[in-house]
Amino acid sequence: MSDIIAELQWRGLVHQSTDEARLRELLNAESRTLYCGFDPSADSLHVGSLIPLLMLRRFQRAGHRPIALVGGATGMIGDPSGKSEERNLLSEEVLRENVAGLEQQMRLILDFDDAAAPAALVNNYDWMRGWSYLEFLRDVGKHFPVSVMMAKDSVKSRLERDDAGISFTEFSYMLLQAYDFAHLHREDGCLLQIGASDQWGNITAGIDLARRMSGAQLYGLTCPLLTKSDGSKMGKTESGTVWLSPRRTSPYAFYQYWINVDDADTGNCLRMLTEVERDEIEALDAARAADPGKRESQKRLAEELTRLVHGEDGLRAAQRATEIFFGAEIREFSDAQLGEIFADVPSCELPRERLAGDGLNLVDALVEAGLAKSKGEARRTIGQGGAYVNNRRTEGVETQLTASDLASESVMVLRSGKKKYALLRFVD
RNA sequence: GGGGGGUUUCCCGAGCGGUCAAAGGGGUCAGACUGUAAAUCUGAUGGCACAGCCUUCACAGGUUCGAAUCCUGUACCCCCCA
Repeated sequence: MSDIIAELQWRGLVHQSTDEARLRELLNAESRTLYCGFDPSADSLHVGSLIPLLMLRRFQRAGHRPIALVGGATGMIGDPSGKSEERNLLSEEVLRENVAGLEQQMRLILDFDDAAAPAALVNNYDWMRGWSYLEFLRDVGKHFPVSVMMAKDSVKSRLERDDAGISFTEFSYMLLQAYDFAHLHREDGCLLQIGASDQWGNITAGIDLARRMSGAQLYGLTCPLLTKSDGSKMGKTESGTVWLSPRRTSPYAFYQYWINVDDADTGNCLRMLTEVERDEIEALDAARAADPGKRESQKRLAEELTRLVHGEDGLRAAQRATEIFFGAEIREFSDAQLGEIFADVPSCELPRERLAGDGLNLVDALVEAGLAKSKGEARRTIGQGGAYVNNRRTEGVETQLTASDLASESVMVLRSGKKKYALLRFVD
């Protein structure tokens, strides 16, 4: 067994741990089972869930058996940790769809067919739905001193706020998650729960419960929340969360997100989010210090993560789109290719007749495409050299666009400024 | 209840009865530079059929050849006194 704890430590992935020395011994002695819970409040995971999910993968690679738990039951209640407000409850149906979405993504990261230590996916709804309220109170609730529950940060911070408070439902959340751990220990011999640092309270609650119910000694390990050097959360852009699902965040946008990571954050990201070896990461650190402009680290980071989440094809598509977005003239593409590359770009449809005769005036085209709010603005943009047709700078307010300006069968690519694109589709 | 001050273009804010589409700053947008960065520099920034025309300065009226600027009323905001 390789020393997984040492590996996690140098990567900066250990935030808190219960009895680390003992845990290390146990993990190094033989293959163990561990789990991490994921919240099904959306049908896709986002960048923030990537660290814990990759942690499971790291454990699996070190020979341990990971269980990914989706909180079908706990998702119905809402985890108060890290939330400042009471959560809106999700319907069972939405929850079911979300769980299915998460499952798909977990299959990308974890190996469910490994011969020695296959990953498993469980849904706590499966064992939670059978409980009656009375039974649960008697068998589980009995082990929770309210004074301890009140002392948890997640609860305390909510009670201290004048404008929030906490419902009994969310207050009870901890019992459910604690029970998960006890349950997985009994059924699967699960020994360790991992999670982000905001899960510490829930994890220790589980450890306490298992000890009280069966005298078992379980372990917990948390990783830091991924934040940028300025303290803000990783994985957010102006346009919103960076998701793993290609339907929500295209491979191109995903790739670009990592390409644009700040120099100061790149080292951490490489350590915490990739499986690049220590030597290479340190070489990249040195290269970055010497010539930050080359951005080798960012490229490596984007490549690793895009390949992991979107596969080899997704990576290639993202890289090709990148070339186009920042590079050469667009000529002789097919509608399908352009559609793929410009998946995130707004488009609008115009009748094909607009290209006939004198054609379509560039000023009007920019307005139609939404790249200018008024014709005046369009003229200004053109006059200042900020208008591009198929990535070729086009000057002259009088320019008329005709069928010969199409980049593919029916699409014309307009651009204003450095990277604001819009497509015009000419339909019959 | 009494007295005073305010309401300007995306935001802050200057505006003499004509030369005001309205200073200045911020933001935004383009350009140069650059690392698809930061900083910096340059230009632009109500609309249009663009040497012209149209619509803006809380709202409605009025005075005037002419009003963002003066008067009256209305609404909202702020301050002081009770």
